[in-house]
Amino acid sequence: GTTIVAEGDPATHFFNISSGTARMVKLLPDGRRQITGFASVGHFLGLAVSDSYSFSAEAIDTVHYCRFSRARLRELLDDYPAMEKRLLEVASNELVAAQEQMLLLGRKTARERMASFLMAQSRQGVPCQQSRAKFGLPMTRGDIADYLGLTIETVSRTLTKLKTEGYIAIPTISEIVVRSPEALDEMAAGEA
Amino acid sequence: GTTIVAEGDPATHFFNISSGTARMVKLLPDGRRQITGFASVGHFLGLAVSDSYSFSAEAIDTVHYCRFSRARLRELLDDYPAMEKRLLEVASNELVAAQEQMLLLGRKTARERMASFLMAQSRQGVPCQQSRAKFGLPMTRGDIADYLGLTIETVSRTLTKLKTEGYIAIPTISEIVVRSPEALDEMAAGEA
DNA sequence: CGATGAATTGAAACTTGTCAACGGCAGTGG
DNA sequence: CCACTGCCGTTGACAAGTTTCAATTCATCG
Repeated sequence: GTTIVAEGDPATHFFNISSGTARMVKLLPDGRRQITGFASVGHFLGLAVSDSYSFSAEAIDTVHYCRFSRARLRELLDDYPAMEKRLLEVASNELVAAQEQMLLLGRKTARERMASFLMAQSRQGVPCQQSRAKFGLPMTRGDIADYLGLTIETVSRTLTKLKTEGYIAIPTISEIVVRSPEALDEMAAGEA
Repeated sequence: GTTIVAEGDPATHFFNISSGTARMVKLLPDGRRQITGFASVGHFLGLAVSDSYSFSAEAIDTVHYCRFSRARLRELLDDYPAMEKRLLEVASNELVAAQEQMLLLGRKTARERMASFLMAQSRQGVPCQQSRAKFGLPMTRGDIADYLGLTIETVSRTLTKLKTEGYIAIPTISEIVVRSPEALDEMAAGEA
């Protein structure tokens, strides 16, 4: 739950997560919260070009990371041009993900958002296998809600509904078993 | 209204807008539409690393652009390392904008979304002056709605309300005059 | 085993969406 | 030159999905 970087702070450093998961958070003055993404192993944080961070990053479990100063990053980029290529690649991929998330937030129903989220999580960190049915959710319902632009209650109700309909099972509060990945994929795409 | 690139098409080219404005569009199978951004002079299109475009780009007025093949882009990047730096900068800025838009789509009310949009537009292309009160909207109400995650009707109603409350004036259908920029900025930030 | 925070569930309220009608403007063709 | 046609925008009434508020249950941890 500790803060790694805070929105508005001078952007002095640059991070690479080596273990655990962090949430990237943007806040409105009255406390409304939007989580723009979750960063786990390998993720880069603090790409912002401007003087200050445009979002906060907070640990949701035990997080280990590498920290570089911006000056050091500049050196690295000058010495290893491939690094720059890699960063551009990373940024482009994040941009694609961000656009996908805009579609979700702007146009999908609560049900479709949950299905999208669950299927994305189920594929998370499973590069070779098709997709393992069971997986853990490191974040709370509140985090999921703020990521999907919903309330805790709607997240809870939607999960319950998907469970009673047989699409998923919820063995423990932080574990999900996907029973019909195909159906959920269709649901996520807005075809059902 | 012509399509510059189509979502899903093989990403063979890379674009730089030289005049006019295009909308970047993502679609759901049933026709629901999300506009992830508007690209005008100087904007780069087609940064995607993957094989195919992740969104469509469509002209909303007369658009001129430069087109490079991906191979040519690679050559350019190899010959001019500064180009890579510049692209990374551009991508980072777009990422920040995308996160801001996620906050808007996930957590702001219709009124706050309209205020955010209007103030962003009013600052668009006015680098030196504080911010000119009057500006044109090149896009239709439908485009605004799909950009803000609302319906045409809600956009129309919200604009009318802001007008009757004296925050803005609407001399013609595609022109806006901001009467209280400070109030609208607060509204956009969610402080009112 | 009690305490605290998280998650679930229910009922009511509200913002926004849906459906429908109307008005305005532009381009077309008689 | 003017009616016709079609698209875009506005406005109204109603419906609906999601939020809000409140109460209860569950899990974790000292």
